Amino acid sequence: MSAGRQKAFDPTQALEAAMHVFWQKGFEGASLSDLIGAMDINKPSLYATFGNKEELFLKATDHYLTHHVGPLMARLEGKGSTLERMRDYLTAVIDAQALECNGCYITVCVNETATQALPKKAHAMVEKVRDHSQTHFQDFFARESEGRLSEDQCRNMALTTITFLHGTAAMTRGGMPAQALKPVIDGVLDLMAERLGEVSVA
Amino acid sequence: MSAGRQKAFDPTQALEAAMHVFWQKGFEGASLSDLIGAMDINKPSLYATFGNKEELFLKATDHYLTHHVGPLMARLEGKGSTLERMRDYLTAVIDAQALECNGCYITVCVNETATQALPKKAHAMVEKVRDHSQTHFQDFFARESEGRLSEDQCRNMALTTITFLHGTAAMTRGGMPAQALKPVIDGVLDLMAERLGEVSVA
DNA sequence: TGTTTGTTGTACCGATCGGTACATTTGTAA
DNA sequence: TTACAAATGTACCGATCGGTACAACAAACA
Repeated sequence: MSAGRQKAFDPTQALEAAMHVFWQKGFEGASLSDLIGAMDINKPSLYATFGNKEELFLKATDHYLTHHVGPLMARLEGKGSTLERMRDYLTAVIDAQALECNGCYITVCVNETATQALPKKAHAMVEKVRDHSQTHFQDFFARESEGRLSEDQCRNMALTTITFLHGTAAMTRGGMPAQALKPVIDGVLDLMAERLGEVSVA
Repeated sequence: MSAGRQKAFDPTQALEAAMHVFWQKGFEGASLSDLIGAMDINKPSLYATFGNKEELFLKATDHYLTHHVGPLMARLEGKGSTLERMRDYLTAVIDAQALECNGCYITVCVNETATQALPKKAHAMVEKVRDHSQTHFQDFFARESEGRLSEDQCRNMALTTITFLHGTAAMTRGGMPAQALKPVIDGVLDLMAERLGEVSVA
């Protein structure tokens, strides 16, 4: 146990709270006042524990990847056919997007890169995460198709998946309930079924 | 001719410039400093001509609908099959989204509604525009299918179209070139072909 | 029990935010 | 030519932005 006064808050809980603020408002839109309010700590504690606003954002984004994206991605590796797992995954993602009408954390960040207002390290991290998800899905489709799909086809299916999820993120952020997007999920799954040569599970 | 000194700028050109700033940065992200810089006027001129920031946004959004959305939507009413016109429309929209990596103006605004930072009239206008586009596409598919599609099917095809375009908006805002999204367009058109019972024009 | 180490609250910093007062300049109409 | 109306540039307003100095405080070590 280190000497000195104890923290009066749990850093992981505070990080989770900060993540939700960035999720709703983006990096620029999230003021320190918003952040310390949601984290229920004061400014000096924030700076002592997390550095500055940018470093807090980097840590919050990492927290998001580990504790929110990770469990969702795991659904792609479960049991059932490729399409069944895709349906399970897409449904769960869109439920999460619609939960508080905040869409997708990464979509919010990607959209913000275009403003040129993100600090350097934050900008770089967002681009890295974005590129990683493209690679992840591309590898997924290559693995699932067991060589039946070309690299180009896998790239395009990954592109389609990501484009679709950015789209649902905007829809849910506009207040659309997850239930209303079910038919749209059916559509993209039909498309994947055709590409994968499987029978639709609709 | 009214008495007094002449304006040293063209209000329509200034509005076009303001629109581009909002397009890139959103309402909150666009500072008055950004706006007067791009419009090449000073603050008192801005306030005298357009009211305040919110009213400038309303006018810029209206300008966007009239001068940018309008001509694109007109492509849906041209010659050729439904699918040919859809391909022409989607391609043109995504080219516009990718032109300066700013995505779709409306997508930026819809995403911003979730921050709860938009002033009341701005928020209301964005929701109205969003709802209008849903109705517009739904009517389009009803008209094109000549009764072969149910109201539900038309609603779902409109939802799919809008979701897809919100998605491409995020992709282009992340820097993706329009060319790279062509295969994704092909996918959604395949889907529409199936729904419409037409042969794909791919 | 001191002493040390780290946390907390308060009060502040310069910069920027949206918005405006006011004096000056420029043009039209009488 | 004079009087008036409108647009411009400058300089400012209070509020908030991200960030910090500093003193009061609390817990672990000696």
